[in-house]
Amino acid sequence: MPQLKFNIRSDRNILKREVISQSLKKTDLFANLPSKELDLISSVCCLRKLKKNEILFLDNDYYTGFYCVAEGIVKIFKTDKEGKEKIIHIFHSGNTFAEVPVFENIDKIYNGEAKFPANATALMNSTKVILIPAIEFHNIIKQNSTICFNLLSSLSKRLKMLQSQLFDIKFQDVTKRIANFLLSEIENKKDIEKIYKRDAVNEINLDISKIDLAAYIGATLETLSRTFKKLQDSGLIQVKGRKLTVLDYKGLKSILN
Amino acid sequence: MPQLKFNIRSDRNILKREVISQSLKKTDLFANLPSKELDLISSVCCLRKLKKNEILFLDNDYYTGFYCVAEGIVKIFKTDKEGKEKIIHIFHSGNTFAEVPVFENIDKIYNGEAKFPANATALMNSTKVILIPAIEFHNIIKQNSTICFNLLSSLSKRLKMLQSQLFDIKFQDVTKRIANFLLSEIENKKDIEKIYKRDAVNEINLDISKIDLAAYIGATLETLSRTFKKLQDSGLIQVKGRKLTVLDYKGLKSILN
DNA sequence: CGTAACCTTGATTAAGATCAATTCTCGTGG
DNA sequence: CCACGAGAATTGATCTTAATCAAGGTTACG
Repeated sequence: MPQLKFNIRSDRNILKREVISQSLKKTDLFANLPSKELDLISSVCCLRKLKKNEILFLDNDYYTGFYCVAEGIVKIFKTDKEGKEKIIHIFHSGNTFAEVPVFENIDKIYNGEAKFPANATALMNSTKVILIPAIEFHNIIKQNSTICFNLLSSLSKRLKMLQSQLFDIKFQDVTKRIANFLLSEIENKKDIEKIYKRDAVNEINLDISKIDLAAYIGATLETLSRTFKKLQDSGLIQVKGRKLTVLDYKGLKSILN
Repeated sequence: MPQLKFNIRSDRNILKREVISQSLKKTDLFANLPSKELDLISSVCCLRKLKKNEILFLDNDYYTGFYCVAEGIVKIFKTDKEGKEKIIHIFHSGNTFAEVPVFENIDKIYNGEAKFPANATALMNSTKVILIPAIEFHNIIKQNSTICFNLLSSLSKRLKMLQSQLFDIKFQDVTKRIANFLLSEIENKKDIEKIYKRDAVNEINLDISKIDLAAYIGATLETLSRTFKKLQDSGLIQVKGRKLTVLDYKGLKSILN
């Protein structure tokens, strides 16, 4: 009964595509995109499931397109000549990453010369990512100014974020960077109103290890640990494993300047 | 003779607009833009001349639009609570800056709520900048996908640059950052083929003070000075005032790893 | 030719990295 | 359900890099 088999596959594809378009809708890039365009894009995407520490792509792999995290966490990193890992970024569900090459050198992509600039692995089991193939995507946005505009706005936000990160790392010490991290996590929570998740607004549940957090903040694990202790001793926060509680929001804010 | 006077003004405007469109053409953003669109944009721009250290805008000034450096150098910086200057970026002729707000929060601009995020002053006498007013610009690009695409590619390049800067400052020491700076200056020169300017390809003529260079690299003046000395002593470069000569390109490159 | 800005060099200090030794935690298999 | 082993985290001691402080020297320009 090949007919039946075909139907099952087809259903599965429809389901998959539904997952894809639902996930894409949650990104900056594709939010408020008419569903017609969203479907069009979803139709060319692939979903991939990753185990913890599974490699998504490696530095110098041929670039095929960019990704969206549908579920879980993805870490972008390089390794230096001693094999030490340098974390560049950590992406959560709803983030897109590796978009830059699409706009930067589309010719190279057409010629199959573009490479990924870093490594990517999953930080959690059953991390799901969506591949948005560069060339197909490019063809779609060529004719669609809404997407272009969204892209511009999304890239601008990323640009702004990077600029402030650069400023922080250049001019703020580790304590300030950590305070900043904590405060913006809390702010984020207020925004997204994760309150339904039953954890208080002043609580942060780290979904990454402290090693990764340290690398993300631009410090070593030891320094992070010591700084947490210092902040805890002065009554500003409480650290219990991966649960961080901000006890004194204003006090924490005041150390930023 | 009001008629004559009017003609003079008009001629001056045409001249001005010519300067503007010539300058815009040299930017990433507006390169390879059909002259029709270029003229359209030029028609809404203003040219402004600045003396050395003259302020272009200040942190928290109302945002009106973004700028293009037509001539000279512009410094973007913040000041901390002790009044110390933190240089964020230095822009040369052909660079555009402060574009982010245009795409990021156009509504705020319409409502007159957007602010500049930092200060900007000229670093040279007779620095010329072109203001591209946000709202007019926005109206023009809404209908023009070529410009959108250029913008995307230009922002992507900026994004990539920032990412690599962030990586450098996080993971490379001052010596490596300086080596990197020297090497990419040389590379730039090779690209733009400034050879007609009669200075050898391995020479870099700093157009900014070493204080500003230090800040740009993310170090202090003293450290910069010492590092230059170290590199000079090991025969890799020669420093004579603001003239830097790379004596051993490969050797310099090898210290990057 | 004198003054201010620019740059260099030296001495000291501080932040954070590195190295090293434990302790804690949690998942897995017996 | 316990034990054990690995990875995660803490804590301490030491070292390195680059900032800070301080004092001269150089250059450029009115």
